[in-house]
This record gives sequence, structure tokens and C-alpha cells, in this order.
Amino acid sequence: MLNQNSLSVAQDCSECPIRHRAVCARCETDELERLEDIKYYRRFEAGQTVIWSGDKMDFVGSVVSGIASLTQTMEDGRTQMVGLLLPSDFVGRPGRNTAAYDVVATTDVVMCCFRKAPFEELMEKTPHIAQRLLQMTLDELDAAREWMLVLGRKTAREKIASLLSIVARRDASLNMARLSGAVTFDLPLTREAMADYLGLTLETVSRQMSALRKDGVITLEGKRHITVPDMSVLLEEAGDDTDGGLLV
Amino acid sequence: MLNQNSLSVAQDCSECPIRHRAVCARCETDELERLEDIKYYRRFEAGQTVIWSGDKMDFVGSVVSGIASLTQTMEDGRTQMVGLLLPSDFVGRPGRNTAAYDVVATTDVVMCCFRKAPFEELMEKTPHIAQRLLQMTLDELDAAREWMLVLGRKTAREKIASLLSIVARRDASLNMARLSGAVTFDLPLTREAMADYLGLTLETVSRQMSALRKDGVITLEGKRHITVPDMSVLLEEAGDDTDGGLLV
DNA sequence: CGTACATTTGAATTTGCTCAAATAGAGTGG
DNA sequence: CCACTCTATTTGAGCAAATTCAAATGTACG
Repeated sequence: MLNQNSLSVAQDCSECPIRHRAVCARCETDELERLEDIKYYRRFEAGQTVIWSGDKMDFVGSVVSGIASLTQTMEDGRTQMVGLLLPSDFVGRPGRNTAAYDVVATTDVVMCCFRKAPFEELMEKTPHIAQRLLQMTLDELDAAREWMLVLGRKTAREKIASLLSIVARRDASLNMARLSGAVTFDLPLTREAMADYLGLTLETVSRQMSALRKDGVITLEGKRHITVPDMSVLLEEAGDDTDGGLLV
Repeated sequence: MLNQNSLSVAQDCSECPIRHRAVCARCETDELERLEDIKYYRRFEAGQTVIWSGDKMDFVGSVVSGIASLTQTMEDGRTQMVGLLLPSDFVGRPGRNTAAYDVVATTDVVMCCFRKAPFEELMEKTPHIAQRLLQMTLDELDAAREWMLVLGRKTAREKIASLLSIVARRDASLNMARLSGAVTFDLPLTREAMADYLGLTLETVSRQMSALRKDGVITLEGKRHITVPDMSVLLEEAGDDTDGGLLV
């Protein structure tokens, strides 16, 4: 279903699709070799839980292909997604033994895992890994804060538009595409997952998707394939600055 | 007003109140000396803006005393607080030249600042600084994700209770106090700041504070001094697990 | 005492939620 | 290929929570 799934497991880091974006991005050849010694691949099917919050976590790793989500759940079942893990994103926290969130594969996922103890040891000796991890963590913190604005202050319609523009942007940056004019992409999330991301109910998500479609902001082919005729209109709907920032 | 303000500016890191929690926490004596060379103190009065989003930022630093807030503002004026900076918290991002958020002093604030270029240089050579910064950033990311649950899924009443329990917890950890039985602390935020933190209007904040008071969950002396007769009741109201986690 | 500002409270309105039912697809077995 | 099932999605109607607008009250400071 996903073309990424057809990739045979990369044994060689130098041919890895996320080589230049993942936690190993800054590593030199000799540093990569040491990482190769402790790495192994794991596959998860769509819907499968990678790890439960509170479970002992004896590995860390990177998403190689597919999408996973980080969620928190309250006692009465209310759930909030707190992270969307795309290829190259890092899973796990050095220095912590148990998982803080549920990690669930949204699509089929391949992860490049490292046993935690050796990874932590290696991190001590390899500044390039720690440096890259700091950079990635700072980026995630920015993304989380951006999302706090969405969750706290935006209307349902703006929330949907924000999610769509974020996915469009990340998709474009993955495919090196420009975000001018019409943009087309897949939205690999169910209405329920979108709701959990945005702090809405799935009914409200569905209603606002219909409204955006009716108003010509987006076009749907099937449920998951989306076309945005004019990206600047979508950004306007999201309540973001329209000027600049179209690329990246 | 705040007793921290009476501290005469510490010149000597070894007597600094945040010595063991700030970005310099892991530094050895010789590393501290190099930090001392590039550090300077700045004071901000309550209400004063430390830096505007988008401005050039030529320093990074730590909050020594007082409280500052990180906020984002939309074009139409809606604002969302995305961080609450307490003593020892770090301000600024190595590797970035402009501020991403507005930073505003909520109370009078003293900051220990480092010129950005020398600090970044020092960070390259001093793993202890980068290590500590990574740890602090990961903690902030956890806090931000916790807050995403509050913003996305909690009711107004639960949001208020969550904020109060967070402030109570941080206050207790600062004062090495236990969180069993009754707890008393100052809430250094206006109703509007609380609203900006929680994604509510100030009227709703006021109403819910009144409701919690009427229901005996909290007691107010003046507007800002709060007593929680039974911490576990407050945690229950916040929708968090009641069991465990009382200390920390 | 008067001004400025923070807070509280009230009443009407709106947004998004809950509950309920209809519709649309995708996959399965006959 | 069709009927059937399962799940995802859409749509509707009434409701509840939080917002908006408005006014009153309280508090600090000159």
C-alpha cells in the first residue's frame, strides 16, 4: 500500500533514506560504524502499538518510513495526540527507562532501533550525536509550542486548516516540491486521529472538512487524497501570516 | 515585593541560587570561570518585555529570579502562552538569531545573560553545557506535551486545577516542601495571564476560580495567595491520576 | 478623592459536543 | 459479480460549555 514498505531493510547506513535528517545526520563514517554495531530494524503494521506509556523502554530509535503517533490518554478515555512522528523523527528519551507516551503506528512503520544502554554510552563519547539530538529536540519543542497555539486559541475550522498546511509543508519538504500554486498530498490520518491531534471530536472534524470542501479551499479524491488549489487561501484559513514562509 | 529582588547581583557563580539547576549545573570550576567571563546580569521590571518575537537576539541566558512568560500572538490579537519561565529556566536558542516568541517579565526578573556567539563557541568545547541543555530541553518538551493535553482535552475547571497543581508542585520543589496535607503558595499571574496560559477567557478563569473556592478546593487570601487544604482533591479536579506523583 | 486597572458577576449568544441515524467504501465468501 | 459485514465517514438535532458583551465591584496608587 505504501511504497516505502517495499524497501528492503537497509543494512548500510550510507544508503539509508533518513541518513541526513535523523539523529545520526552529523556522524562521520567511523561514528556510523559504531552505530551500525548496535542497530537493528523493527517493523510495525498500521494500528499496532509500538510501546505503551509506562512500559519499560530498552531501546531508542528513528522512524525510517511510515508515520507513528505519540498520544496521552486520561483515565476516562479522553486522548490527545502530542506528537506526529514522521520519517527521521526520534523515539525515546536517553536517560529515561520507561515510555512517557503511547506510541502507535498510524501506517506501516519501519524503525531503526538502538539498544538503549549502548546508545547512551556512545552518546557520551560522540558529541555529534548529542549535538544533533539537541537540535532535533529544540525543533520538536518549537513544533509543540506552535501546536499549543492551535489547541488553545484556534477555531475548529482554523485547526483543520492548520493541520492540512502542516502536512502539506512536511510532505513538500520531503519531496523537495514547491508550495506555490496547487498542492496535492495524502493525509494518512483517520478523522478520529485528526480529532485527537486537534482536540476536537471526529464529528466536528468531518463537518469542517466538508465545509472547507464546499467553500473550495480543498478538493477530495477518496477520503485521504487532498488537493489544495491555492495554498495561500489555506494559510489564510489557518489564521497564519499569509506573507512569506511559503517555502521551507 | 518579591523577596528574590532583594538579592544583590551575584558576581560569583558559586553562590548563585540557580547554580545546580540551570544550564551551568554540570560545569566544573574551570568551565564556570569561562562562563563568568562572558556573563552579565540584566533586570526587568514586572510587565516589561524582554524581547519581541522576530527581534534579533544576541544573547541567551537563565532566569535567576522572578517569572517570565513566552507567548505567541495571532494577527487579530489572540494570544497563547507557550512557556512559563521560572528561576533556572533557559531563554534563547543556540543556533538561532531571532527570537521565536515574545518574552515578557511577569514579575520583576533578574537574568544571567551570555553573549550568544561566545556562548555557542563555549558550548562546542564544553560537553557539560550541551548535555545539561539537552536534558533541560527534553524536560521542557515533556512539559509542553503535558500542556497539550490540558489545552486540547480538559474542561475549564480541570484546566484551572491543572495550573494550580503545577504551580504548587514547582513551588514546593523550589522550597523543598512536601506536598502532603495543606499547601500554600503565591500565584504570580493575573487572571488574564492565566487565561492566556490555559486557552480560556479571563472571565471563564474568574468564574472557575470562584467555583473552586465555593466548593472548598482552594482558599484565597487576597487575589494571589492560595491555600489548598487537600492536595489530592485538587489533583482529582485536575483529572490527573491521584495515586503517586505527589512529591517530585 | 479620583483615576486606572483587575476582578467578579450577569445575560445572551455561539461554538463545538453528544447522541442518533444514514451513507459510503473496502474486503469477504458464496 | 453480488450480497453481506465491518468500519469509516457524513449529516442532523438538541444541548452544554465557554465566549461575548456589559456592568458592577474591588483595590492600588497618586
